[in-house]
Amino acid sequence: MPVDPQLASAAADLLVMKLRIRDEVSDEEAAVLRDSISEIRDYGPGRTIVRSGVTLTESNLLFDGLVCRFKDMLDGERQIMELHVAGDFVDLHSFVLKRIEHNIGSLTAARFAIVPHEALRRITEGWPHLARLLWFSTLLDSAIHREKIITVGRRSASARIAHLFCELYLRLQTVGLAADLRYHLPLTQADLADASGLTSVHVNRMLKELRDAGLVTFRGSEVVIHDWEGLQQAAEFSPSYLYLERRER
Amino acid sequence: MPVDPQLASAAADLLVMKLRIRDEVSDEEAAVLRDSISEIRDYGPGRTIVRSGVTLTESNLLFDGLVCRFKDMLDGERQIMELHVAGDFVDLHSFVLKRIEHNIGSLTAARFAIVPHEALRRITEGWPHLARLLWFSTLLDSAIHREKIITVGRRSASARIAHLFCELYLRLQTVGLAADLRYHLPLTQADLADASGLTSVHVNRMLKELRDAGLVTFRGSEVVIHDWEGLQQAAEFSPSYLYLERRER
DNA sequence: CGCCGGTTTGACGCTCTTCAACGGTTGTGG
DNA sequence: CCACAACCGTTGAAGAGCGTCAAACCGGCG
Repeated sequence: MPVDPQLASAAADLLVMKLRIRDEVSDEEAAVLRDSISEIRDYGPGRTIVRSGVTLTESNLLFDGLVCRFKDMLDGERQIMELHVAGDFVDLHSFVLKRIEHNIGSLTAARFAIVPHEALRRITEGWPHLARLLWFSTLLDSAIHREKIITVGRRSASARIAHLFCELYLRLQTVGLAADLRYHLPLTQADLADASGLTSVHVNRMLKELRDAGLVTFRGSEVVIHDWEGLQQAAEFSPSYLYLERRER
Repeated sequence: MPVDPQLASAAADLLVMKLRIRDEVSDEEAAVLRDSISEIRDYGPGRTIVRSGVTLTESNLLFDGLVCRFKDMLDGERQIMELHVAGDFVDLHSFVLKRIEHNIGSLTAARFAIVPHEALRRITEGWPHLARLLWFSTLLDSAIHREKIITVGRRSASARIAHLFCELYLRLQTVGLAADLRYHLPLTQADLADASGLTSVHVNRMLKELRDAGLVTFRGSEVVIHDWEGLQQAAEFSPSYLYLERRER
């Protein structure tokens, strides 16, 4: 296939970067991942990448842009289940599930590396350790889902937003997109509302509250954390569910 | 190891029963699963089976009783992320994650088949298709998590409870524990509240509402669905996220 | 300049929570 | 065999948190 080798490497490297925080990845395994990429695909902002219910034969590895999983309710309300950043294999689980039951959409312009399921199948057959790392990647999403259940089930409005800012800071840090307690986050307050199970009006008020409390500011697509300890406390945030530690897997 | 072969078979059969709804499982693969069981373990009600943060070297396959994943907040509130029924491999993901970031507790007396991670590792190395089925099993939990995010994020109180009743009916049906629109569910209203992100007082009121609407009754640990279509509509429930279809995986 | 998407603010209302009391059932010990 | 505690379910009244509706504001861009 005619894939730009530079781009394929860049995409694979991001995933490997994310995985190497959690376990060793040999250069050979990294090469297998890179060689599994069949195509690079670009999308504009606000596009639907994967549609609910459709049978899939390839998976999308995000390597630039901001993407989300979401579902729309009958009354028009939207719930974003998870935000995805560079290095996330956004629909890897479709390899085993064959279809996904929600939509995946771009919030900004986004670029993906495409990995055919056939290539993933070969990994499960010849590269058991690499296969376990891919499994890990889907289970990390699962752990993030569980934390989101806690968030929408039991956290207050301000804590929901604070929690999201904490989580994204660490996740962006692992792929080199956040540092010094600040990062770029091109979301509207309506997007934040969809991601936290609130309304945009209430998100606006809570952002003011967090700002006035000297914890964090979110303005012009820029998150600046002023009090990391305080923000984590306000969110009842603990990073353990992100599994930021190296172990044999 | 001295495992009662009858019990080991019964436990493995339940998991295989659940998997065979989604894909073919050869008798050989079923035997591999059965032989992976090293022990049978019993717990009384209200016991903690797996504690948050502890490194694990084996996983628990539930084959009798009702179990849940939960986390307690600082103010004492509890959120149940998922209820587990017979045939569920409740902490299979710890095989790859090495520890889990929430607790697993028994709601009733419960019986587990223990599978050492070492045996699971051998499956990933020698039985790729079976490994993918185990992967599937963890991703099914993940899909159930996503639906729970929708539930607590965007559904009304009565819809949350209605949704739980719908989901459990189908999940119990797949392992032969529900039929004719009724099933046994030994939960208190406080448990239901923890599972739906509400208070027990409000759960009580919503149960009355669902009962008065002629949709479902829950009394004496017994769920009786009077209007399956109506209940699904009230819950905005669609079974697609349970992947109740056979495909090559 | 005037539109347009996003943000901000106020007034009001509804859903769910909180607090509290009461009733039914089960189990236990005197 | 009854008294009593413990637990669960039920109901009422009051209140908080977040949603709804609506208007104004702001900056960017055609």
